[in-house]
Amino acid sequence: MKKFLLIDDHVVVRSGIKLLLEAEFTPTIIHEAIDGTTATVALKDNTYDLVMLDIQLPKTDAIALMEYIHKEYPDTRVLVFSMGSENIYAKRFLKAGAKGFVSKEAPLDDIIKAVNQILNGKRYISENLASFLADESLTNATENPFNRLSAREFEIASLLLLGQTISGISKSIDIRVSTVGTHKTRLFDKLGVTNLLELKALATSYNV
Amino acid sequence: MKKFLLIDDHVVVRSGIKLLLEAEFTPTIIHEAIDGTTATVALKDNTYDLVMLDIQLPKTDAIALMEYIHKEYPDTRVLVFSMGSENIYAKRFLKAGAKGFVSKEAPLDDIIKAVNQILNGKRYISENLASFLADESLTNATENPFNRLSAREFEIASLLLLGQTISGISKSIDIRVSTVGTHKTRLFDKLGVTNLLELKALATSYNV
DNA sequence: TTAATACGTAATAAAATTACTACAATTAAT
DNA sequence: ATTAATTGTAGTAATTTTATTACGTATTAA
Repeated sequence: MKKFLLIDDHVVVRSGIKLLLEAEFTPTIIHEAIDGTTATVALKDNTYDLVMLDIQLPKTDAIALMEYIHKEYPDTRVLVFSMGSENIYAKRFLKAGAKGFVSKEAPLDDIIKAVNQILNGKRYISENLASFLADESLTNATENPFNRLSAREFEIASLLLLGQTISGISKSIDIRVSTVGTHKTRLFDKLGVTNLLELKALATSYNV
Repeated sequence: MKKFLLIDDHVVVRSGIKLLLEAEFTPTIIHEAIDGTTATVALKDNTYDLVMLDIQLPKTDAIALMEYIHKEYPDTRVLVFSMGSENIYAKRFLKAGAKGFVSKEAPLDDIIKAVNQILNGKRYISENLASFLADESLTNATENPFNRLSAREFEIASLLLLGQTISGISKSIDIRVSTVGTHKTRLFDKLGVTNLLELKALATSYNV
């Protein structure tokens, strides 16, 4: 019999996942936790086949929790799920030991597939995310992705985060607009972001 | 027998709500819709005791949908539910005819309570929200600047905050790019922001 | 020590955004 | 009731941004 732990603060989401798992794995045991504290208590007293972890939890650093689970219970597999398509976080969760990453927006079949694949000892990464991660080798990725930026790229990134425009940056550091554009494209690529708000979110999450 | 319509694009959320309603109202009929289009089709062919509407839907202006439901089916009660504690949205939905507003983060009992109260012809507003709305109406000094935006402007602002581009918005809500540009200029003016990051910061500070 | 990347730079062309201007339909105010 | 302001819409021109391609230098890996 499979045993699951759902870590999510939304009761309706938990119910939904629960229903889904029950339909697929009856009989089954499903425990629920709403934050890091309740999750650690549950983990202490039980051994789970799969932990499903939401990336946004109240009063909890979900990545730290992921790292904790991976360190303390190396055999416990974790499937991370997110509300948005925030693939900027995915990498860090996978590095922290998650076995898969799936969006709650994904079709039902994908979620089932993810769960099954992970229970069978495999990994699960959505196609979207896979293509994003394709070129970067997960293992030797630098801790903070901003460290991968060159000096010039980092400078441009900082100015963008200050609200400066491309043309403004071009003037203020006296390089061509097209050059600023090139740096911007490259740094967006390296960081895996597609717009300014994502850059901002990523920077914030790394305290850059 | 009660008949419900769930409008939400997340399969797990729908399942969760469904489970919840079934437990409370067996026997019951529960229909599901994932966006405005599917919702309007369902509404045309059925009469529901309660519609549960998510505020964030793909390819759909949820407030406009709320207005549409209220106008076309005045007897159909709508309970709006949101992922976050997006107070600013609540007011607009209530104005558009919603009978209640509840967060998905709310305890199970609150959701049940909201559904029951609305089915009995009452309104439901969470305590949190009630107190928020209360002091907002009392003090016009601390007025939330987002309230100054028109419906269209607010919609554009929300989409921009979701990372959408001007041209993307133009396509998704089918108005000219120049029109989106005009709305953007005006809403930036009203809010006193000069770029997207400032808009984001302002929105964050007001929990929009 | 070559070969392969990465970096900083930029021109050019294509695409997207912004700044005006405008106008009819509402809505609010006096 | 009349005037004034707001709102939703858009065309056009100017400006800005992005995509593509390129190239010499620097750095790194084989």
